[in-house]
Parts: sequence; structure tokens; C-alpha cells
Amino acid sequence: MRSVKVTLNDVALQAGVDRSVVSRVINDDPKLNVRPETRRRVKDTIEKLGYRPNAAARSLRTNRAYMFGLLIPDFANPVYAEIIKGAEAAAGALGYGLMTASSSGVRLGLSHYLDLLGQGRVDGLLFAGEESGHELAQLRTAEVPWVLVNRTLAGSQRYVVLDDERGSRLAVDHLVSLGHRRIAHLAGPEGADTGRRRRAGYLSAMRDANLPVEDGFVVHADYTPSGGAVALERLLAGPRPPTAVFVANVASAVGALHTAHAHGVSVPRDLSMVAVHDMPLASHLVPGLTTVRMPLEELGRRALELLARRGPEEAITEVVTDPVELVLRQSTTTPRVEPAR
Amino acid sequence: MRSVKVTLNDVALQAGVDRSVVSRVINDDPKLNVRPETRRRVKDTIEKLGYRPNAAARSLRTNRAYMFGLLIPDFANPVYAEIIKGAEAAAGALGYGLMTASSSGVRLGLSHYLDLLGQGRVDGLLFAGEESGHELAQLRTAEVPWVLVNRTLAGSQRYVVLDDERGSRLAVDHLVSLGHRRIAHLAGPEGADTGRRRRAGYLSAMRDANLPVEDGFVVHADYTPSGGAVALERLLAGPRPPTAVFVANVASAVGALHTAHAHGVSVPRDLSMVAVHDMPLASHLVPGLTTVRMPLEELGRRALELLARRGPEEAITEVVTDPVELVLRQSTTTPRVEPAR
DNA sequence: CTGAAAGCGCTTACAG
DNA sequence: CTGAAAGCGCTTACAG
Repeated sequence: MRSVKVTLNDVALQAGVDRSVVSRVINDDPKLNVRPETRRRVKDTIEKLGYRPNAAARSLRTNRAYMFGLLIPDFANPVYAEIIKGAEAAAGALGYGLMTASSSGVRLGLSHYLDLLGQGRVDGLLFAGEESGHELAQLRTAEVPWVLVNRTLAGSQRYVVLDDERGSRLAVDHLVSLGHRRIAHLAGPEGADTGRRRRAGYLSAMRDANLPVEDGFVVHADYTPSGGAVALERLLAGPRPPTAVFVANVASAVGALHTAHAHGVSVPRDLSMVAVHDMPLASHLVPGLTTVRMPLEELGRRALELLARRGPEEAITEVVTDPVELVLRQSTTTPRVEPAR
Repeated sequence: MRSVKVTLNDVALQAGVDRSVVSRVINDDPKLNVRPETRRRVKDTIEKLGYRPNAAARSLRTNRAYMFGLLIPDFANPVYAEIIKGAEAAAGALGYGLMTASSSGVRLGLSHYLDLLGQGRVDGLLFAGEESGHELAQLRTAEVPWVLVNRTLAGSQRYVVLDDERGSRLAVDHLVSLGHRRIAHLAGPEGADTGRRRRAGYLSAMRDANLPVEDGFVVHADYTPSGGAVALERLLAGPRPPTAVFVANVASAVGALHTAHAHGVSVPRDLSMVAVHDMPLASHLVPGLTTVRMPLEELGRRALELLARRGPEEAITEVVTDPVELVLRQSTTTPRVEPAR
């Protein structure tokens, strides 16, 4: 909050050298050779005056912002915290910053966000969003390279996703191996790309195990506790409720757990539950939630690295697969009643 | 991801007007009067070429970035999601963007973050951090106005906080009114400013109720589920555990609930629990958690508004008080055994 | 090897 | 009333 604004010129004047020398010292220009004491003097002056380069000027001149942007749908979803963490770390390792914003916070949607960034503010954009296909057209008008994170979009060759099918299969296979045959799926929102892939994984794992998917055993919910709570109600309302449920997202599972408890359905005794995405919260729920751990942080990291390294026209179609693993806790067990043979 | 870069000049050439006219049309300069059809033609050309102003150039010229920054300690803490939401909304309403980053993601701490932003990248900074007093010195070298959010710092006159004392009092008074006399406090981290104020609220509410704070009845934990889990263990390990506990943060309460369950301590029958900060998660825990709702979103909103409106040298010492209210759920009830008289 | 000079893309006071 | 021109703070190819 100093009132004076220190520029390169001030440093040069004070140190008794040309502006270009100061600039080269700051940027470690290998082509510059000055006497060590001059270099020292320049650095001391920078320190003394508290000089910080003007990012706008540098960005205008070099056409690089040394900053990436990440747009997510909602900060309240803990899944994104992990993605952000990975992306921030990757950006930092490259000497870049990462600025994250949520589409709910951007008033007029994607287009407004792109206007806000304009050119010159970021060198690339990560979209971990829920943009519709309609919005992809807007994305194409962006003058900045972008990559979709944790989702694909018809016609786009620029995405990094998780191996959702494998994760789902792991969850379902676990329930099958415990002896469950009547396994329901508390799926994601109808439109969500992740939800689609997890549902596909569930369906193919059920098929491979020769298990039927009973009527009404796939219910949709958004990735929130209240969404999961309502969806499990529907599952429990049927004539013969399932003995196990595979939940597409840990946030939904929190609500589902609550509903089960409210209905006197004991987890895991009456109902086994396994959900996608492991996080500290899962181990502290009652009962501790069995989950499939997906490499969310790695997803963020990879997406940012590819955004930084690959040219704006190159395809990026990567699936981050490691690790996808089952984390056993207390919410799954053998079914109480042996299924009829 | 268009390959060509469209500038103001391109628009001017194409529309057959001077660059300055285009600029004035974009910025709605009231001093400009051109024929409506010219204005129309300029706007059409902008649309046609997909022109977006270069933020760096504009920022360099006007010395305004139309962007604010927010630094938080950790995206995984849901408390910050609310603060971000309020701050993003306020920024949007002013025609500004907000870029959020976490100090864990910024490699070398506050100083590196300030370097990254330099001048020209943001018009002001919000710190919802856990910076130590040591780092305040660095903050003073920032060439950009800043405000602390949800914390104070010795010697600083630039902060917006919640009424933590009142919130704590509400929680403790609720427990007292239920008949509890042996009330413990699962406090925040030793160094945390919020934790300090909540502990002060607890202590003064206990004093006003003529209730003793027993030995070992104040334990510290960081604001995470595992922190809360460990801290409650210590509380339960004593010779005469409390009948009620006031938890400084909902994230800690998640872990505390888990510990209680693991030890066969039934909440609320054996132990009543109330925590600071209401959020969707709280209503979906088992049992539903009684909380004190604090105006987190409003905190973010106010902080950003004051940052935008007040001059860089003006004092900002605001307490956001509305609403602070008790949200009754299932985790609190009357004590099972009447305390000895 | 060093430093003067051009120029990135805008905005706006000012001359015509 | 309009448009030419200066200049924000940098970087870097190039002349000396």
C-alpha cells in the first residue's frame, strides 16, 4: 500500500544504468554480461525501492501473461478443491500463476467470462465446467488456448478426463464380490458427462456379472447432499429396494447416508453403499464411507501441463488413470438376506 | 482458439473509422457523438471480427485492471466457498472479475504471490489467510490496496470480520438453556484469529452463566475433520467428560461426530454438540448438526465492496453481524444426568 | 559489448 | 466536433 509507484526507470536512474540492463538482470538474460558489482547494485536497488515489474506492461510487450485461468461450476463441491490443487501446483512449477473463478460467480456466463479475460490476461484456460454444447461455440471465439477438464464435449479434441468407467467397475465389482445381486445406481445429473461415463461403467459391470438392472434402479441426482438425499428416497420407495447402491459422487452420498438413517435403513446392514471420490470427509462420516479414489489432483495437474505444453491447435485427449482404487471402510458388507438362486 | 489476433486497429480499418472512435464506442464515451449508423457499423464489425480488447494494454494505459484477487489458505475448507461466492458476486456487480488462489498453491508464500501479481494485474487484494504477523510486513510492500477477511492482525486497520463472539455466545447460551453445566470447547488452531475470538466468546458466556470451565475442557484443533476427531478423543479421555461441546468449526465437528460414534458416545444422548458455521453438509450429517449460521457470503461481499470503494489509506474495520443465528437440528438436547448441585 | 529506440494495444487530452 | 499523437511500462532486435 505504498503510495509511490516504482518503475524500471526509477531503478535504472538510481542504480546508474540503462533500463535495458535492469530488465536483463531481472530476466536473467544470458546474453547480458555486466560486472558482478553492477549486477549486485541493480539487485540491491530493486530490493531497496521494492520494485515489482508491471505485469500489464510485460504482458503487453511479450504477449505472455504467465498466468492461467480455471473456471469451475461451484467452489462448494469439494471435488474441485482437489483439481484446483493439482492445477495450482503445476502452474507454480512452471513459474505461472493460476486464477480460479466459478461460473456461478460470473454473472452472464461463459461469454462474459471470456470478455473479462480478454486477451493478455491469461495464456490459457481450463474449463472444469458444466457448459452445454451451445457454449462450446463461444469457447471457439476465445482467443486463448483452452482445455476441458473432467468432461468431454461433442466435436472437441481438447480434454483431460478420469477413467470413470474403470472406477465404476471397481465399485460394482466390489459389491458383486460381497454377494450383492440387487445393486442400484444413484447416478449424476442427466446432462453431466462424468455421470454418463459412470453410469456406463455401472451398466457394463452389471452386464458382465450377469446381473439385471431392475426397473427404477437407476436414479439421477445432482452432485449435492440434498440431491443424493432425495434420490435415495426414490430408491427406497420401490417395492423391493436394493441391497446395495453405487453412488456417483461423494457429495450425493452424504445426503443418501442421511436419508437411509432417517428411514431406519442401517448402512451397511440393510444397504451397502460405495461412492466415487475419496476425500477426508468420507472417512469421518457415520459409517465411514467406502469409496473409489480417483486421481483428481493429478487430473488438474495433467490438464494444466498439457495446456501449457501443447500448441493451441494440437489435440489433447487424455485419460488420467492412476490411481483408481477402492478404499474400504464401513459402509459395505455382505447382503443380509442371501439372494434367491 | 482462433489463430489471428484482432486488434482495435483491425476493427477501425474494417469499419472505416479512426481507432479512437472504436475505443470510444466500446467504452460508451458520452463525449463522443457519431451518427447512429456509424456506431452500428462499429459494433457490427466488432461482432464480426470477434474482437476482444486486450486487457494488458487497457490496464497499462488506464492503470486499472478491473480485476480483484483473493487469497485463501485452502480450497478444501467449505467455509471459503461461501466467502468466495460473496466476493465474486460483489466483484461482478461492480463490473470487475475476481481471481482466487490458495496460499498452499503459491509455492513460496505471500511474497511470491505478490511478485506474481506485480502491478497492473489486480486493483486490490483480499486476504482470507492465515498469514502470520511476519507476513504483514510483506503485505506492506504490496503496491496494491488490500484488506484482511475474517481475521485481524496487530497493527492493521484494514479488515472485515464476523461477530465471532456473538456466535459463540449464542451456541453456549443454547447449551446452558438446555441445562448443560459441564460444557467443553473444541477450539480452533492456537494461532487462528477466528479461533481466538470464538474462544473468548465461549469463556465470557460461561462466565456470565456462572459456569466453571473445567480443567482440560478447552482443546485446540485445526479446522479439519481429522483435527476435530483427535481433539474430541482428548476431551473424552478425561475422568469426567463434558455433557456438551461447543465446536469452533463445522469441519472439525465432522471428525468429532465420528470419534463420538467410534467410542460409543451417542450424540446427542450422551453428548450434545453445536458448531460454528452452517452449511448444507451440516443438515446431512448423522445426526443433523446444530450450528450457528454466520454471514460468510456477506463477509465476502462486504470485504470486496469496501476494498473497491475505500481509498488505499483509509481504515476499514468492519464487523459483519447479520445474520448470526442458531440453527437447531438433532445434535443437541438436555443432559441425561442432572449435574450435582 | 552496451544502450538508444521502437513498439506491444490501448485511451484520452488536445490540436485542428 | 473529429482524429492525430502521445504515452502507459516494459522487452529486445539492432545500431554504434
